[in-house]
Amino acid sequence: MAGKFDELGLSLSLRCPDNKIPDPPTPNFPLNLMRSALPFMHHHYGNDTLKSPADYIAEPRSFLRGIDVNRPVTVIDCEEEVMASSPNSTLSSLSGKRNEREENDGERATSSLEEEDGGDAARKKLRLSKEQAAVLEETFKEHNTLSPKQKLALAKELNLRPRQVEVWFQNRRARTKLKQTEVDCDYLRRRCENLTEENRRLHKEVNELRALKLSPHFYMNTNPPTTLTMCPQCERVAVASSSSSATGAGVTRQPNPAIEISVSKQGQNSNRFSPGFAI
DNA sequence: GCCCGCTAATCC
DNA sequence: GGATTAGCGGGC
Repeated sequence: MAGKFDELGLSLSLRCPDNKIPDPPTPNFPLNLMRSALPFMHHHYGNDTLKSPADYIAEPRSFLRGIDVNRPVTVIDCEEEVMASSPNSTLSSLSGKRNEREENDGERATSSLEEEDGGDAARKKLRLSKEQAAVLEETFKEHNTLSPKQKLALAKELNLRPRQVEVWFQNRRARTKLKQTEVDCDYLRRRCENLTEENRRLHKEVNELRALKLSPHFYMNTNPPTTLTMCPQCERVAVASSSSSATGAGVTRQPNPAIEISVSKQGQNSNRFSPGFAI
């Protein structure tokens, strides 16, 4: 009995004073999640190790580390090309939006339907080849933004319009951001669940402690046993100190809960004192 | 001029 | 139905 009391009291003293809430059941979970997102975060926010644009211009193959883009790259001046076929210059309606799939379509790894019918081929949505996508992805891993010169060099290397490279990077950043948002959302949701559970547990503990406080047992440890003495013959309690007694005189009085415990131990009495018993 | 958010169109 | 490509408009 007293052991249980002490255990509860210990629990109270450990948890409540510093208002500490235990860690969620899976404390490493957020870190793991964030680690998984770190590459994105790094590319998005971190200090990248950008080479100078001149490096890419002088050495465009540096984009293609370890990736075989063994395609018959036609030497096209991408800048001139894109100026001549700028989508913004030709699009004015939704229906005509896809009619500008032009010149270098044959170079892309799109469906073979593209080459079959000239009229509908322009309406087919372009898909970058695996090689192109891989190179773009590799470049994105290095830095998620491109300088104009880098964009031109990459476009030339991949035989794409600079606008396509630009759009690809924009969309890639959007995907990264979306993924990061999902990770953050998932983490916050789990965190909320953990905190809710912890809150529920703490409320339960508080209620248990309140109920315990209402019990006479609560006063056992709070009342020094040396302040009261009891006659072993008459079982009358004498107040040794100058404690204020509502019953007056201090000759005999209602027993203190501390005494009650000892009596109960003898099996002679049971708990029968009101909770509001004054200390 | 570039980027972002939103959106449509298209592919798979 | 999700993923991808790209246009459009607004913000900086």
